[in-house]
Amino acid sequence: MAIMADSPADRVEQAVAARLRSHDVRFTTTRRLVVRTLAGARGPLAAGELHQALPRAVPLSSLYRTLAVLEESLVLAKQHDDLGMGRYELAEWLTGHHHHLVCESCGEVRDVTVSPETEQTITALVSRLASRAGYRATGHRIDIQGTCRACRAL
Amino acid sequence: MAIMADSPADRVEQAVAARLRSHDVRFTTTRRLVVRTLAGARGPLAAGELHQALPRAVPLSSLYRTLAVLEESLVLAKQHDDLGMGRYELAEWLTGHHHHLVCESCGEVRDVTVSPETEQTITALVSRLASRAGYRATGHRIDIQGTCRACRAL
DNA sequence: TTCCTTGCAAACGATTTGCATTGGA
DNA sequence: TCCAATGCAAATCGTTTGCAAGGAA
Repeated sequence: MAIMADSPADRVEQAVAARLRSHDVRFTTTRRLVVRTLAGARGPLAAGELHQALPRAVPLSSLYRTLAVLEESLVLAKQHDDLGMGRYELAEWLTGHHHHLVCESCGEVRDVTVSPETEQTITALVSRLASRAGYRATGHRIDIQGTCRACRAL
Repeated sequence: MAIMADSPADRVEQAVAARLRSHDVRFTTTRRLVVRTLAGARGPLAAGELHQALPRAVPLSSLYRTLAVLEESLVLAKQHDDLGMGRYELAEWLTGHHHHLVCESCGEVRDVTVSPETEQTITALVSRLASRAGYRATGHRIDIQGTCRACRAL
């Protein structure tokens, strides 16, 4: 039997495993399931959504603890959506830099990537704006509000 | 005594008064104080900050109700910061379109405006990205993360 | 054994709401 | 007068934490 090529999800999982190992944090079953689920998602998930999406039941308190551990290990990044709910996604060193598309009708949040050239333009703009106000820019976040196709079809 | 020229804050207050009138919503003292305070702020304020900043004590529950009324009347816009706390600011039809600078050290959020030309470039980019994913863009939000001068001096 | 991780239940903090009271057009 | 606005206290909801039990090294 031939050796299988790594799927992107596999590569993510291996990278996470390495990172956790080097931080002396165990890669338990629940943690692995969370990483896998987020790797398969199209955008950041709220704790409740993740709770639904997991292949096996995990109490919310445990899930939150898992998320906290993975966030501290910089495996996950946490944001808050327009309703103030925490949303979790794989950190950008695992997925690449990207932005979010938010459907104002159903609340879905979806990843979008920008070409490196455009991203560079944005970064330059952002740095300029920041320094003009006495800030040193370290990053940026762009949320595009809109309506998804499904909601428009309703 | 000569008639005083309207200050920007006055103009905002008059515009708000007109809007509330046409929506049959009273412009009470507390509501006026909230609008004035937000008009004088450098960025969106959390309910707690607003509570501190108001010239006279207003119970938090009343403050939240005031904020809800003003938000429904589209006088205020509400966002959530990185910690998930609600932050309120005057709606963009009163202040103009702008973005936010967020100090990752002290949490301060400050308004920044972008030149119309740049803003137009951003809008075009955003529309393109959205439609590529089947979305129709209706707006965008840019948060610039960084460190403010005060925090850098520490 | 010795930590780390789990699950349940209780605690939390921001925000919201029920209800009786107050106040302005 | 009379409905809207207020203040207080209690309820909500997402999230966090204390503590005892279970698991892996």
